[in-house]
Amino acid sequence: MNNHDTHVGGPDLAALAVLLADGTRADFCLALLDGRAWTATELARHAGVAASTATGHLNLLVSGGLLTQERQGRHRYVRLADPDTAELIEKIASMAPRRADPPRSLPAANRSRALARARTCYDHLAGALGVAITEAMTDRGLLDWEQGLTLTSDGTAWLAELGIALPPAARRPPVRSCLDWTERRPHLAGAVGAALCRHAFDAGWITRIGTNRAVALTDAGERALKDRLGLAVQPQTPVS
Amino acid sequence: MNNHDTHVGGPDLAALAVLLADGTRADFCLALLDGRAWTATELARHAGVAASTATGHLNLLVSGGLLTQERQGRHRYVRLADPDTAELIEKIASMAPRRADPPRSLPAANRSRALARARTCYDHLAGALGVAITEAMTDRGLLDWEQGLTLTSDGTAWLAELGIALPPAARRPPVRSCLDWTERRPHLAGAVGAALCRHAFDAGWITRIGTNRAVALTDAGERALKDRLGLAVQPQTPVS
DNA sequence: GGGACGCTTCGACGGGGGCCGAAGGATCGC
DNA sequence: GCGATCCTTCGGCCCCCGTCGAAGCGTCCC
Repeated sequence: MNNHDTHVGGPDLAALAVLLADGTRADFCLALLDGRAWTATELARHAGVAASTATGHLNLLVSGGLLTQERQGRHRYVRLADPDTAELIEKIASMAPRRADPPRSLPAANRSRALARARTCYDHLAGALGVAITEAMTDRGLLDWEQGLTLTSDGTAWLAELGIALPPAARRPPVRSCLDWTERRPHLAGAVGAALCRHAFDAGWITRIGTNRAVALTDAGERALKDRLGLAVQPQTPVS
Repeated sequence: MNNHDTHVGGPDLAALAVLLADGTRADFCLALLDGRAWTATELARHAGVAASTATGHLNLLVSGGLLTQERQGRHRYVRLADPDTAELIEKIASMAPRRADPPRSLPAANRSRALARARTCYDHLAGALGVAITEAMTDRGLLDWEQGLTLTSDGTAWLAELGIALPPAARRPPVRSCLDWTERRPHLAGAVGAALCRHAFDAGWITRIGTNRAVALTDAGERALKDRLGLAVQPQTPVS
């Protein structure tokens, strides 16, 4: 065993890291980054392990505080515990090495391309679309990167036009930058990023593709982005 | 083994987390958060493991990109690879559960109290002193927490008075908040936090206690904080 | 009620990884 | 040169942990 000669009450780094140090549990967390609740079976199939194995992992993650669960009948729904946890996973993911995975199957490759185009990252938009929106907002002076990332007064007004009120100052920063792992450029996260993403769903700008994190830009979304941000992007037909 | 059904080239979360998922390696990283280079033997003694064990861990951490090393004669110096890595470790540490360690020895407890008063956290100031400075800067309008943490124009001027120039906008944010694990309140990090800490050492406001992360406020430092920030704190005699 | 489904518990298996001490190479100081 | 110091390699030990399938329990639906 280990002889931990650390300060009294110091943070137990390893206890938290162990939870993410297993490939299957990491897969779970990455999947849950879409911000939705998954059932145990869905996660098991996603990661390619037996249901009993998934149960064990979920017990660890829940008791470790990374996940919260909700029982509904015979289903066990789990989701990331809070935005802080999502940020933690995003941060680690952004610094982790890339997986050298052989392309598996055609549908997997397709889904992967869809993911690269547009997806949710916990509760905000990512992928090429997320990055494009973030850069368009920057070009229009809605975001300021001079000194960390901040929302300008123009940005606040722009959000208000959309009917998005700036959430009251909470522990969570209103705007935050999140490094995109396909684009390698930052996209908008934080409370505003989440609100914007929610609005995009509500207003029908984007729709989910299948049950995963990938989303498709609708015609309405394409028009809205052109009108609101002068952003020209191709809508995607939400097949596959 | 594991059947990872993830997207091609996705982040290998587990590969990074594994590095921090061992108590000894976590101890190393926490110790290296003081921003200085440690020798392999120092770290081994700090964590209470054999030198050969430390060698193995350091090999993993270095090849994993978390640490960089430098050989000088028979010494192997290691330090955290970059500020990004330090932020990663800070982030995990801030969310990790506290260690329920029985207080070991009197000197350890003393050092622990000294650590709680004032210490370095990677390259900036932490502990009660770090938090007090951060809050005094906020009170004086040098920092703004309204919308994330930002440096005000008054803050820029105040730094200039000290001879600290705002570093050019780089990937690293100028100001960042870092949750203090003893105070449970945020202190100033980021490039400005680092510059301020460096200035505090250079100007003789603070000195190291022993070889660890703890620092002591000098008489000169006490006067400077009173003059510059109207902050009343007790200097500490750097014994122990 | 009966069957399908989702989840959990249990036992068994296998492998990986952390630990140490001994021995040896490299470097420094005298 | 000679001992002391720092580090590394190697072998051996042992425990932990991830995996599965079988069996069982609860829930849902027909």
